[in-house]
Amino acid sequence: MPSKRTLTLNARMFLKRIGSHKTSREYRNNEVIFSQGDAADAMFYVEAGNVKLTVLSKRGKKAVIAIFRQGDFFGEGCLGTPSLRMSTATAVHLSTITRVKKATIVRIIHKDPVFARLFITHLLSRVVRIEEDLLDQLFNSSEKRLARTLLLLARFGTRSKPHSAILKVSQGTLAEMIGTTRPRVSFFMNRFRKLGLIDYNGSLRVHRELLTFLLHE
Amino acid sequence: MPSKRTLTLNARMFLKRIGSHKTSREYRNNEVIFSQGDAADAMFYVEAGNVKLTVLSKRGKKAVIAIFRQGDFFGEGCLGTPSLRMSTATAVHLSTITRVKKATIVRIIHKDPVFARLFITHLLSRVVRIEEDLLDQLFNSSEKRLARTLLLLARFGTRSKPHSAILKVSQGTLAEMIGTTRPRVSFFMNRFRKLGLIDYNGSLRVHRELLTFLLHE
DNA sequence: GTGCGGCTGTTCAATATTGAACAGGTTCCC
DNA sequence: GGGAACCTGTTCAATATTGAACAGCCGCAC
Repeated sequence: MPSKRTLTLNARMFLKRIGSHKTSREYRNNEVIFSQGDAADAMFYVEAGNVKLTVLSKRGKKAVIAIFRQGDFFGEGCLGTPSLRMSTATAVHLSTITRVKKATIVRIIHKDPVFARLFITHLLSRVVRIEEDLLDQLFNSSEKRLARTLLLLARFGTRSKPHSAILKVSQGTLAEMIGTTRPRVSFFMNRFRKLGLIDYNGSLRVHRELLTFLLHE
Repeated sequence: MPSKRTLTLNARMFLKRIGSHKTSREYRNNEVIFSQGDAADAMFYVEAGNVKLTVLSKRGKKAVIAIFRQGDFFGEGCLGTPSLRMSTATAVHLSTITRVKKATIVRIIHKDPVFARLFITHLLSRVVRIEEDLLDQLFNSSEKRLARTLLLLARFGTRSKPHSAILKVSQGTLAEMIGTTRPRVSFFMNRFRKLGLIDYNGSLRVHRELLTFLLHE
């Protein structure tokens, strides 16, 4: 059942207008939804599960540039000009993904100004989010970035209950999200644990104290 | 006179549809167009000159997150939900800036599906650009980032002639664009000069060799 | 001219970050 | 059960980056 976040309110309107012009499919953990370099001819919606967007650099380094969760849209790049996927989308855990053809979206945008407005609002929120990620890189040390990433994964700063089970992400993946190395993530995770900012016995739990750590100091 | 870049083709269509619902004004060098925290109720277009978008961090660090040039739009954030400026826009050199009220844009989006589509394409290109900047931070060292920034300022990778005079930016500003310190920029600029990748006697000139440096090695 | 402010070149010690390596766990598949 | 593949904790030297500081240079206002 979708949470009550703003995005998801939009998502309902989106889906209502898309109607039956969509297909749905399950993806296993780690199954690829689309790959960097593919032709982009569809958008996607996360019905259940999670999706990560990764980019492979020329020198073989990998970066996670976004994580999408239940109620999120992704793959909007298909509406742009060259329409080649700039990143790879992979299911995290078992996930149900809805697919909407590019032509369908374009048609609705043309016929339905309310949908167009909604879509623009959605894109603006993506711009804001990516800008925040960029600023995080420009301003903060990797320790701070790790703290922020953990808080976002635990859904601090949203209206939904933050103490819920966090998405299980390996330290290696965290390193790729933050832009640092795995040993460094391991080091900071243990520091956070010793300071009582997170709990970490098998499954991860993020405490409110991590937020105050991020803001002050 | 606008260059022949794709963006500018869009810009002409934009302006045609906006028609007379706009105002125009000159800004002196370093004059502020809008400030971080202001209420956002308008979009802007660079008729002549340049604009830089800066963000001030809580700890007083400054970052340049975008530079807009003749033919570019900026300030689209006004169409989003909270409508507070997340950054400060400042004129670089004497600049002529067109202003379009938010209400005007919203009205045209609702009435003109072609405009809506154009606007979405524009936002998508912004997303792509910011994602590229983020990936640059995640993958590359500050030396590589400086090289990329210089090449972009010199308009390599566009159809317009790249050897034209580069936008004059101080090393301090470059440092804020790249996310490093000024001494570091100074150090790399001299290295590039010694390697014959740039020329640098008063005004800056970027050579094609810098591009090969960025790609290989 | 004088002085101020901005820009550049440079140094340097303190700190942060990398990347490779090794060991010990777990899970999962055959 | 064996083993492969993954995950975590940890170490360490090499390297990159910071931030403060000082000096010289220019343009410009008074």
